[in-house]
Amino acid sequence: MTEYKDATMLDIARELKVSKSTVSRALKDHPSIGKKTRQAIQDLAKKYNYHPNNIAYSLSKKSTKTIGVIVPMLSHYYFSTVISGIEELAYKSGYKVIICQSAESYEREVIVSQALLSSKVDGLIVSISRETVNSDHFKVYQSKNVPIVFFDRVCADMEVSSVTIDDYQGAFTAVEHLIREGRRKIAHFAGPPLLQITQKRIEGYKDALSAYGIPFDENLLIDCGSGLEQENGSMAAQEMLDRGIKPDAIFAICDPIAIGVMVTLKRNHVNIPDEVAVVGFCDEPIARVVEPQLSSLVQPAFKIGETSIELLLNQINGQDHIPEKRVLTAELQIRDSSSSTI
Amino acid sequence: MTEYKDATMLDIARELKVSKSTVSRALKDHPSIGKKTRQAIQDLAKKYNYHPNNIAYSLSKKSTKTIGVIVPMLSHYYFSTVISGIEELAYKSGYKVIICQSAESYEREVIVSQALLSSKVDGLIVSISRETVNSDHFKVYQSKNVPIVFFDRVCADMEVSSVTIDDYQGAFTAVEHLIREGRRKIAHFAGPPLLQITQKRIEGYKDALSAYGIPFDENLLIDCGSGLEQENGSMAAQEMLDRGIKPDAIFAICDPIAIGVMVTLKRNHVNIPDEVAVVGFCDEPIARVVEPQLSSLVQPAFKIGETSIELLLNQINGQDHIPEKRVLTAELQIRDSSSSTI
DNA sequence: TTAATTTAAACAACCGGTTGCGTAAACTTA
DNA sequence: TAAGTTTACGCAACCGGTTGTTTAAATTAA
Repeated sequence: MTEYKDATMLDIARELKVSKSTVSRALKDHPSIGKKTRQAIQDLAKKYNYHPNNIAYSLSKKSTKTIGVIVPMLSHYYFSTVISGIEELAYKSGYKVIICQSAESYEREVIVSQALLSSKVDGLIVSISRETVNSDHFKVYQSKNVPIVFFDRVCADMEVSSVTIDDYQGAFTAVEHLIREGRRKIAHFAGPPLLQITQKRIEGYKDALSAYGIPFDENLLIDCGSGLEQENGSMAAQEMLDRGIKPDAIFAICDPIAIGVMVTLKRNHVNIPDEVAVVGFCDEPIARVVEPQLSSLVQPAFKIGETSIELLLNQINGQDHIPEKRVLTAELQIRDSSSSTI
Repeated sequence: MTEYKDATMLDIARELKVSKSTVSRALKDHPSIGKKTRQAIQDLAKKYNYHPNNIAYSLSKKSTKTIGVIVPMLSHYYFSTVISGIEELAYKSGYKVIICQSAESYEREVIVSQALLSSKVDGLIVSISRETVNSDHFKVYQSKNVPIVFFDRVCADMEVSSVTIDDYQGAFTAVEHLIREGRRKIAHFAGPPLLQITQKRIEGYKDALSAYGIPFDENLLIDCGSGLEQENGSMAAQEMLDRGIKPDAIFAICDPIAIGVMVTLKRNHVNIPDEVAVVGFCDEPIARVVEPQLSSLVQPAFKIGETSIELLLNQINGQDHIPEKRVLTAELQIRDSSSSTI
């Protein structure tokens, strides 16, 4: 309990009057080491509570057995679930995971991606911040041959592997569902314009409308500003009502926005779903807690994490040389907020 | 874009026909390097897009400038907020943060704590899993003089720094509030028995009752099993109702449990707060989303994170030699679930 | 019994930085 | 101009592992 210094291979070697390399090999059961020598070394290692120094290992092997993950926000259920998926498979494969937040800031994203690069991660999994337009900080990884996998939010101008869900299809499904429920005046609360998901979901929204012969109305495409939080939804909804716009259904880019919308609607005594049906995206836990319970598109977050690390490991192990793009589908979970009782 | 190998100091040294040590010093503006030499070296470093190898740095300096964090679950708003607090101050001080989940598993906790030790973190911040009773895996840190700070959930048998909130006081406050609202038959939905917070909150609950002359009723102390999730609360509440027990107020160990309770009550047509008032603990975002909005004790999560890293850095920098225990207070946020309209 | 082969372990370079110490050249000072 | 200081940089060891190559001893074959 009071050994202030870690035992090293050299310590063991000296005590047993063998060489450092012999210790190294003995500890990994290398066949060229004699049985008694090996045993003696392993015994002493136990006794000294020897633990290999990962730093030294990494330096000599030029591999840290570590993969970096950058997400915008840890405090979103979606992202933390993706991370759980990543960790699961990473640990099984002997990899550690370093998790960083960009806090939705481009500047911070650049800093952490450089830090991870300096820390010599063997690979990187990223969902970019909503501010990010420039991808130079990720291109450095490519130039150094460190594989990257993007999930959910990708850099459009890079040729890399990615795991996304089919935003277009998800949005289309949601809107189609609303139409089939008899809604005609369907508004879409959209996200930050820079994000691909914003655009894809808008497309799905528009196409679903036109597929059912409903003309697109500019006024029903609501911009929620740069945030994806509840307040953004609340404010945008209030603004909409103030402008005298009253749809009979709302498809929101994400659950927090949807909930903000619901709060505002209820505050204005608009009945959900009778007067206005609401559908969100992501199926966060709160979706089952609000009243009425929120219909939402289930993103297979854990699966997205697993798939991301799978693609990454394939690249690290040199199996994939060309980027692979996996697209998973989001399934609609219908709850009370959109199943009309009319 | 196609340099497959990182430029090293040696590369720069060779090209400029100087020594490696000169490059090392020049890059950090060491005064003993001439102005022109320094400039030439720095210019070439830019040109080659040189980035120092952190691994090598760590090996020679015997410090990774990295601190490890182990939390039970990333997907809890509370924990991810604590982490944000930790990161904030850590980055400012030039430290990186490695985040790991124990997934509430003792076994996993041991594994990750050993991995972090092998990775030579300069310090560790932990909130233990609810299964953890043995703390040998943390004692190894002490034997190697790697400082540890516990937050929220601590190992009772270790002499280390910790940051906790005053669970006793929080529970007392909550129950006192309920009593002042005119409630007398107050139930407590308790957490996993092994956790200190479970015990402290039970104490606060009991003492508040007796402070107001209300006898403690064994039947009103409800065990929610080993989980802290919504379902645990739901099931325990249903069981309670089935046993014919009907309190007029419920203080739950945490918000998810409280919400589970609310769901069950509503399903059984019990009005909240008229028939039963409910108070939770943690003030997670969902507290403002359920209906009625849930009263809860606000844990200053971000502040807890900041305080934890502050204590840790003090120890790393050798300012603190004796463990320091900081106790923050939780403030009661009163909402509709407990403000009686009777 | 000696040469050929196998076995067990040592040697030493390497990974990419940091740093104490030594030293030649340039500059002061006497 | 010789001696004393600075200035600017090189040398080499070190951090703690990994690994290709040698070498000495033990074993086998001839």
